[in-house]
Amino acid sequence: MTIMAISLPARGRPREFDVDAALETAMRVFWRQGYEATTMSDLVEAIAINRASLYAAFGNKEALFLLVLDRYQQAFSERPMAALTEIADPREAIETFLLRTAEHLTDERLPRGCLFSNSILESPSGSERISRTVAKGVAGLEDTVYHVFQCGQREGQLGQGADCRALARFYVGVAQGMALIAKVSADQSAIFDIARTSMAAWPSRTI
Amino acid sequence: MTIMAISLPARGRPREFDVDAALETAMRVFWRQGYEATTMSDLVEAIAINRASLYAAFGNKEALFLLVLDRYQQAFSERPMAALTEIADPREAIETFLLRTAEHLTDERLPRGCLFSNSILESPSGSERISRTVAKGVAGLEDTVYHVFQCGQREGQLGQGADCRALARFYVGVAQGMALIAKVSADQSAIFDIARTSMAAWPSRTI
DNA sequence: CTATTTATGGAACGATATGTCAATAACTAA
DNA sequence: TTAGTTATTGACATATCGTTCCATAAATAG
Repeated sequence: MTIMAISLPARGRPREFDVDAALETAMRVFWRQGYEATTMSDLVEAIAINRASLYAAFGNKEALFLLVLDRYQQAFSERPMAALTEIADPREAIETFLLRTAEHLTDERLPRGCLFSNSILESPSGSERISRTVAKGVAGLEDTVYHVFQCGQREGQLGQGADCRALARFYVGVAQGMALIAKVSADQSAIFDIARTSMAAWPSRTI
Repeated sequence: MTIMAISLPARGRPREFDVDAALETAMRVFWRQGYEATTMSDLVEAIAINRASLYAAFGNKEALFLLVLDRYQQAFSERPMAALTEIADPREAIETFLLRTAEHLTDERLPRGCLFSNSILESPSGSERISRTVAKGVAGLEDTVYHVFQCGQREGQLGQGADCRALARFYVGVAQGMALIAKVSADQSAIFDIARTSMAAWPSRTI
């Protein structure tokens, strides 16, 4: 679909709205209100297009949300995740990941919280595909974090006694906790406090 | 209301269902499905009473949910919170709080996650009163945890350099992260891993 | 030009949501 | 018994949900 967007066949009547801008708008509405609480009427109004045009362009609500999840992941989760894959030192990798996550969560230009974390709690009531996509995102994050610890341990930056799985679960849990607090509290310093304080749990190299 | 429940005026036709049992059932349904996703028809079916009886007994959906929140707080948040107020040693208090929270979150007899944490993410779409009640619950928890650190610092179990506010925010964030992970993952050991690992962030007494 | 294809606009669909009504039943007080 | 009060019952009102239909508009292909 993204590949097709480059070519311009332009057969039939051309669209009068920008699909990319519409997706961006839809993402913000879903992000702020949640999947269930967002109605197609909300989206129609926010994007300022006709109802049928929205369906013609994106299929239905579920398909649109899956596109939005994909867009969110590409636009916002890439930068924090890059810290985990590109920074060699594990401690610096995790710390940078947490700080970038905190920056994202406290960005006042964006809706509160993390779209994926927000979606976790309404998973059972939403569609099965959405549940799986969200769960896969969280599981993927844990795997990436685990990999950081495992590599660090293999290369000697972490002690052999360190529990890589527990550490990965912990830092993913911290990130989720930050996302939840960001949703309930407007205080930016609270999010950074959590990120910074969690680094004190870094395992010593005594073992 | 709870006081009135003891007296038995019994004027007019007596109720044919147990109000307390109905509230318990409603709590479980809300807990499992969330506020928005739970319909009054779901509750009517689960409690097995007539629709109008439900409205006559509890008012409307919002009022019922507020009662459910109150019930949840009394029934489940008391035990973890008691660790914070009753255990003198701050480290043992926090650790016990986290472990009791982990036990609660992984209790297979109960719905997944924490009702309050679950409600945080759908707050904006729910009623204003529900949002305030949930936010007040989280803020109250942070205050209680903060008090533990402040007392510990005053009495010398914590160094003067410890940032009590940041520590309180961190451990509340950890608890919220645990609640979110408990919702997405069925693995009980993940929750306890987070609780245990977070205790490694306990401040040293060097300062 | 005509035929074809795609987008738009507005109305409408069926399903389901919360909340209510009027009739009836079951109790107490006098 | 009679009056007053409250609970139950099933149907119903009203609104809104996601989704679709159809006539029309605007483009290309031949």
